[in-house]
Amino acid sequence: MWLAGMAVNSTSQLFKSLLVTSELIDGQNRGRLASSSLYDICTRVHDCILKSGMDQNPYVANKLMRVYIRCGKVQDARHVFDKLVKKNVFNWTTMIGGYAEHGRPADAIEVYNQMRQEGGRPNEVTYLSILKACACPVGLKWGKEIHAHISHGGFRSDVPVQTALVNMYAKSGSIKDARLVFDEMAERNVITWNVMIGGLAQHGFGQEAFSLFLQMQEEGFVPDSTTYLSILTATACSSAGALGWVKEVHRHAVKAGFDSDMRVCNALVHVYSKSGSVDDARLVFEGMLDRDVISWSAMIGGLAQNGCGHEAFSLFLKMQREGVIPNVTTYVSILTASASAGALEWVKQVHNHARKAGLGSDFRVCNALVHMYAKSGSIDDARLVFDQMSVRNVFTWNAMIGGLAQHGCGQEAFSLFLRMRREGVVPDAITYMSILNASASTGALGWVKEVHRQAVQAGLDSDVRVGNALVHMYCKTGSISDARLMFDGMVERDVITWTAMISGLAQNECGQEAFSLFLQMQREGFIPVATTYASILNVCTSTGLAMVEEI
DNA sequence: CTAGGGTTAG
Repeated sequence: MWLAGMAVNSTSQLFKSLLVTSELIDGQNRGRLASSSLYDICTRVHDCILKSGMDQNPYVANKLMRVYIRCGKVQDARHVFDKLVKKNVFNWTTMIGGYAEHGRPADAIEVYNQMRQEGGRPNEVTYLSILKACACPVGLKWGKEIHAHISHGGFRSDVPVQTALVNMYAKSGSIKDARLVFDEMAERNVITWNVMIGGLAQHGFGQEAFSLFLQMQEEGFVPDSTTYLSILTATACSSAGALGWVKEVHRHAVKAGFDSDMRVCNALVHVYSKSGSVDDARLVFEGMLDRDVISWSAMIGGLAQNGCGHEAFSLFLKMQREGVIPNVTTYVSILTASASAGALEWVKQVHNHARKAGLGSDFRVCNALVHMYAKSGSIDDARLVFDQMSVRNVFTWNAMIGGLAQHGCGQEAFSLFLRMRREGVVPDAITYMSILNASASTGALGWVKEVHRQAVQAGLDSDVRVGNALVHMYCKTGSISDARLMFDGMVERDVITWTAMISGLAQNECGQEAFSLFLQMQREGFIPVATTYASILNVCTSTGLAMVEEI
């Protein structure tokens, strides 16, 4: 407000106000002012600029655009940009960068193409900005074109530009192209390695990410905290076999002194939990000197998902005693616990906390509550939350329908399934899987056939989870021929598919057929699980000992 | 004078 009251009429004063404004936003003062009041100041300065005719000065216009973009008002920046008759490379780059920052690749590309049409020459910074805009799945087709421009424009040996290319390909889903560009680079820096490692990790190539991590050190590069964060990216490490190299990365991090870096430790807690070693996660967590809400949420989520719901809850209470306020993620994390006896008690308490924190009607929290209440045995509480929700998506419906199915309320699940469709929500594979399970309680073959027909119509019958449920349900409703038809027609089968078919056959007195399928599954490389053996052993007890010996 | 490649929870 102090600025709003200032008399801004001379050119020098105008510059001063603009620079002060932009420094407020760009500099260390960022965050001290609400963005609404920044925007207010910005529009006032803009008015003055217009009055003085300085709006055609590319330098002034650029400063103004930056400030608008930082306020989140890209449209206002575009307005300044469009009014600018003579644009320099800074104006073009700022506009493209503004769209990039706000995740608008199509608009960025539009400006970039306009620039080229009007004879503007992109420089390395322009390419960095446009590549950042294209670093998303929809950006790939444009990113490829820009790659060609860059190669022709003589930026082949520019490390930042080439790194941005690697990043663009990785983020837009074309990890192979990312690797191609990376391998062709004659010169790299730590950021280049981080981008490549992070890209591989995010695509689930944990092993490759790890070997690059070793290779970068052989070539004399020192990993920084970003390297550790990139390699520890959650998705890459969620697979079972990952634990070994997570421990290896951890050892490196300790040796390099990053075991006191909170962000690195947070990532370690998360990754250890994901790879199933909640003990290692706990060790890291307990060794931390500082913990933020992410540390607590990661540990709580890790415990919850690894069957330690009670401990997750007591940690949830402890974090609050230590003055850390849970956020939506904390609530969602704790509420995606695996089911365990006595969970309902603490779920209700978490629900209460959420209500008191004003998150009781948060969409994500409610989804998790419906899911968790159903899982921990209180279908009524699940329904209560479900009914009071004003917005529901397919996850909400799935949680409720699946919960009802598991509680043997097939009739109710089915009517909810019909209502979901009336309300225009499109069922996915999980919905069909749940509704098929609901048929178990009614034992009606007619339902299974009807749901099967609809799944075919929706093109979801080729989903292995839906197929498994169909095989299972056909067996359960006694139609072994339909089950076999489904089984034989499946394009993809997993160990659950085989086990469902084998146990269906076993239970329907087709011991011989069950046994030959049991042998066939192993010939095709599937390893039987406990349930598979249990089913096949049932057959053996009824048909004689010859088969048992073979097993 | 101005634009700037990578960054942890779900």
